[in-house]
Amino acid sequence: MTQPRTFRGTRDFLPPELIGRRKIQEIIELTYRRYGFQPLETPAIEYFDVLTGKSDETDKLIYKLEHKGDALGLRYDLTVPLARVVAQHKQLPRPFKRYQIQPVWRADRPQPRQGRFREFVQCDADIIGTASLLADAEIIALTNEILAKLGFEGFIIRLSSRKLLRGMASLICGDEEKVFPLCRCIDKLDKIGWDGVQKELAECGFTDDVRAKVEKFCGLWDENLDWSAAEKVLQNVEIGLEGLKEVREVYERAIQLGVPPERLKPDLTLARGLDYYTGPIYETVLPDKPHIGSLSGGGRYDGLVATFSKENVPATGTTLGLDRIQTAMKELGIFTEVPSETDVLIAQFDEEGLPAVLALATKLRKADFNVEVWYESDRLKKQFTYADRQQIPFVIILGPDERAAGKVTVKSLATGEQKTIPEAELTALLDSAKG
RNA sequence: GUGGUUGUAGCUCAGUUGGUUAGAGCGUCUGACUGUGGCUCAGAAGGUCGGGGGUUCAAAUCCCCUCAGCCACCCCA
Repeated sequence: MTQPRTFRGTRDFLPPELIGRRKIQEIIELTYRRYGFQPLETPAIEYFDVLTGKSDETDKLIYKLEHKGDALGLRYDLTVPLARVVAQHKQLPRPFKRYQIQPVWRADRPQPRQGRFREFVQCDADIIGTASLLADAEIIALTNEILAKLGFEGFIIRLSSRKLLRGMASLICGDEEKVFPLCRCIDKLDKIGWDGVQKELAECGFTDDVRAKVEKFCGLWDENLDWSAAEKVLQNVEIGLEGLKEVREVYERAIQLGVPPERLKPDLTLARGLDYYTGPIYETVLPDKPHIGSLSGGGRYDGLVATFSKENVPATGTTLGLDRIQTAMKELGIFTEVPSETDVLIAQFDEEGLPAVLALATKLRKADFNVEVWYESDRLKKQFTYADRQQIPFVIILGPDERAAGKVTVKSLATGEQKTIPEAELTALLDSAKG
């Protein structure tokens, strides 16, 4: 006998959970389409060299496969495969706006409470082929719209720019490349406060002078950003000014696209993200649920396609973490489990009635109802109990009495109301309840 | 990758200083109730007490090893 079990960090989705999960996915997909994105799917398995080389950290987390001499791997995200697709299929339009909702795999340690798994679904929307910051703003507007539609209230979209962070590193340390260790420390501000950040900075070997400047510089971004003060500080650092300008433009365009200002926060302490980001970066967090990581994360990655092609193609986009979103919704009590999507159960009263029952089922299915037929002539109690447990709203009985009268009996399990009506009136009744 | 913690029925958990045949609630199934769900009552099925080894007359309980889950960090969706 084989032990039934699933691999660590992977899960089965039973119907009540999956139905609710799919409703989230539908809202995401619908919104992507509203903004003019087209669907794309790519293989789970890619050549290993396609997946690697984008970031040292992530390379370690790629599931490596080997088959008959081919070096392969499971995709780690959807952005790298997109870059590959764009480099490979030159006939794609520009701008190319694609969405992609598929699982990805990462070999890190799972933590369900944080919405973190080894197999999880990413919902990506990316815009390839324009350097316009309007594209970045659109991505932010779309993220806001989806999360609002899903019922989230306290989320914050943090906005920064890799260029700005580089400028800060240059200004403070005199070395642009210090941006990564510097940001990693600052990024923890929300969790550990300034005392903690100072300690981290010291551990990373930053001098007292640098540490004082960091705190002062980040202070400019407290609450309401003072753009002109920030500009003044950065006056001799070109890349920083450029970054500041792009953050400002993305911010203003996003507001024009309807993002509430309280939801969008320019934030220098945002440092996360893959190494391939080059311009504006953004992520969504729930300040009330700090243990759940970011719900979404994205940014501009103008250099990535060039790793597959001579062409240098500007690109920006985001990913929504379906599993993070679901985890957060569960914790906030706004995730609904649904045991069944069946609209109506047709009971089996007696075998003689089966021809009429089956004909009715076929008719209702053609009228777009989800219909189940009970398989045995069991006691009605059993059939009703099943419908009740599965939250099927209607049970239809077509017994000898109904057949003799040329009618059907339909009971609403929600209200308990029961009527015996001509079959012709049935679809109207079911429709009215379906809303 | 680092540190911590917990493993008893499908799920959530009791189980006394080691002591007969390991319990409950929920869920599943059956019946009370042969044309009607939710409530109630009665009953049934379901357990290598994570696995292996040790101590003991006796281990779910004590010791060792191991595996798995979970939590925090790291990193991220």
